[in-house]
Amino acid sequence: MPRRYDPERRQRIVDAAIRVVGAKGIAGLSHRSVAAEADVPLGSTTYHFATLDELMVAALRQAGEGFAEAVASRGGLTDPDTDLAADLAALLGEWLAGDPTGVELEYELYLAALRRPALRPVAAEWSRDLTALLARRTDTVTARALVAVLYGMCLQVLLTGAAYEERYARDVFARVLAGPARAASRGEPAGEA
Amino acid sequence: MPRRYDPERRQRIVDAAIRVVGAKGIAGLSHRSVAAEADVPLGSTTYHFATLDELMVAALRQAGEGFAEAVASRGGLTDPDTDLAADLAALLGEWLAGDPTGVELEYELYLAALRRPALRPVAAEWSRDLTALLARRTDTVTARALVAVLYGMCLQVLLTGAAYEERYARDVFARVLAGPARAASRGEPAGEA
Amino acid sequence: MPRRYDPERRQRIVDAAIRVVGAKGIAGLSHRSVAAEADVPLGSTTYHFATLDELMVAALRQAGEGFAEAVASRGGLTDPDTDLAADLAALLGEWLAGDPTGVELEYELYLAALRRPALRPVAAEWSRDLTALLARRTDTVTARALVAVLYGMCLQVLLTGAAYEERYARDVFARVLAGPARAASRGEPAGEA
Amino acid sequence: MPRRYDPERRQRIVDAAIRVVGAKGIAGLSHRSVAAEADVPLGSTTYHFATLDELMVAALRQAGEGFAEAVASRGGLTDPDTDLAADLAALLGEWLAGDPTGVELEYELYLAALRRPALRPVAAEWSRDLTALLARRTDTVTARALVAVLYGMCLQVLLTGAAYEERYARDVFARVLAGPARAASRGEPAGEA
DNA sequence: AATGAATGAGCATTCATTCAT
DNA sequence: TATGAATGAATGCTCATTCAT
Repeated sequence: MPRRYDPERRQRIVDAAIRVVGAKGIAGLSHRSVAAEADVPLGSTTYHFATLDELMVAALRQAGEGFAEAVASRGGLTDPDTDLAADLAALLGEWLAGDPTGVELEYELYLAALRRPALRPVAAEWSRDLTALLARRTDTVTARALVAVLYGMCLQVLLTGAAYEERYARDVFARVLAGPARAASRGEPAGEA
Repeated sequence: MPRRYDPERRQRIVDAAIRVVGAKGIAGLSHRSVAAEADVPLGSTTYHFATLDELMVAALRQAGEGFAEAVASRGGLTDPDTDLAADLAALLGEWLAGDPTGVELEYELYLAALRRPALRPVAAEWSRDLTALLARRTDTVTARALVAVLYGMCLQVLLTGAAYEERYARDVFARVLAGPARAASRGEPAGEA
Repeated sequence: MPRRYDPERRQRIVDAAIRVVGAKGIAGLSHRSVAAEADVPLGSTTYHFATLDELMVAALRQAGEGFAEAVASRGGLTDPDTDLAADLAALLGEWLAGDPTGVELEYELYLAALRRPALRPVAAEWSRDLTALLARRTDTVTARALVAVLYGMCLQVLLTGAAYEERYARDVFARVLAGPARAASRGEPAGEA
Repeated sequence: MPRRYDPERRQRIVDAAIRVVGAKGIAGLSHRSVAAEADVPLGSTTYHFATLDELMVAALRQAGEGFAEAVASRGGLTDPDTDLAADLAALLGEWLAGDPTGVELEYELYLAALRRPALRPVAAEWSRDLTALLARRTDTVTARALVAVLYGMCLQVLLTGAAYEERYARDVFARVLAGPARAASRGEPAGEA
């Protein structure tokens, strides 16, 4: 077996890892499965990423950059003259409508941080960046709330299999953006469904 | 080795499974680890739960019942004269302040449904029950939004390690309950946290 | 591949482990090498001995029993009317003259206890038993010294490759048995070589 | 990565190897572990020591020199007017009282020669030098016996965890130095320790 | 001369599952 | 009905060694 000169190998391993998580979930991520997917020898994966944690961190970081680009490319999020609630709802819709394995993949990697300390900093950074971006259109507290809503609705769609309704999402984002109602927190129904 | 008469064995296996997930995460759940934790023979776990999926369904169901009880025991949620936003914020605070492995455990089991079809019905049911409960105080759409916010904020706390701020949470719940502002969705800051 | 019913399997694995250590040294002992030598599936070795330490303890214990039998079968050691020094020298000579891999094997297992805590109790017991046996012919202190000399001379032969000289060994044992010379510890040569 | 000019590198690698053996045992010695401990590139260790055997020989030689110095620095061993038995007992006591990992390390390296032919000449030389030194105070046979006793008692202490008793050791050395008792080899107890 | 990259072999261990009892 | 024994597959990881630079 010839020793291949392959300067991109590290990157290709990360790409393969992401494809593996997309196809089989994090539980299916192993040095072996990645090596097979990337068509490199097993030893090559352990050489570039001594532990699976290292590989997962690289994969999560890369997946995060993908999402960040999607967000950045929606000019509306930073343009003060657009409807932020609508923009967020559209963004989420686009993301959820995209390659479903891609969505599950990124979300699964993100959620994996819950029990894998090595991933926490990357996941936290991801959340922080998005919050900071939204904070340019509103205040920090509201931005944080918007992110929470975004994640929560995403979870609902992915877990219950319910269809994503953009109008509903826009409405919820708008409520959060509207700020606290002065006298309406006793639970009265609050508008159109 | 005497055959033990142990009518509670099935239940004890489920309890052990929950402890194992709490201690080592779902990735650490195996017939063996559960058998050791429950102090029953290995064969006993495979006898009562032929596959790990079956065992995880039982564990998730049981964990969900625990949460449902916590919810139900907060009378406020169904009493039309209380401040629902405050009640929800308090509930979340109480849950997050409890045994941290318990919280992570339940959330991890819940999120596992993302990639394990067998768990989806249980997780969906969990979400549906909570929504239905809240719908008794507001409309269905708002209830669903409240649940999304609840999950999203929970995620933020667990993943970023940020401290839970009950006042902030109550404010966000209140905004969602208040309904859409007539003219405020252009992103203007919306008040204190 | 038929599941074999093999009630002696555990014993055969230990036997194989001893042969492996004899042939390749402790460094060559692995679940795999033992499984191959014993002609059992790999999983069978890990089933009966969950860790290599467990297997090594069993092997050391068995090797020790072999040596103990050799010692016990030399009636002279317990018969008060024989020449103990000569008996010990003969025993050592016999042992060293035997299957050389057997000698190295037992010694190597014994010495492995130096760095493997799990083996220490077994090795200590081995030494204690031999000391106790010899103490029946002399006092405890002398018995302990005899054992030290035995081990030390054994080491010399094995490590330097020097031939074993029974006469020399008997002489040294005799000196230890003779007890402290009243005035002879200034280093004067002490008799025939 | 700059090519470092590091004329002491070879020496530093040997030092690191000794530290590794001290910390993790011979089983933990690898090109990688040594490279990490010495803070040099992996390739550097294989460059200076093509095989692990070469590295172990260098380490054993160096460890032996350390012991030889300790011996030489005890003037008493060569001064014909001192109590040789007491000197040996004190030397052994000092050595055993020193850094325990150092003692285990040197002994482990020494014993490794049992199964590694490459180490045998170095170990044999070590033993020969000590014997030659002691032979200046007594005859060759007695010197060899003293060395055997020294090694044997050392082994007893290290393996059984028994405390070292200098008085006992001195007594045994004295017996060996005293030479064969004329009529005392029938096993009668031979005095207090 | 020196070294980063690479790789195939091997390791201890854990595992879900099967099957004879 | 339970369960101890058994087993083949897989895992993360370490390694000595080689080789292109």
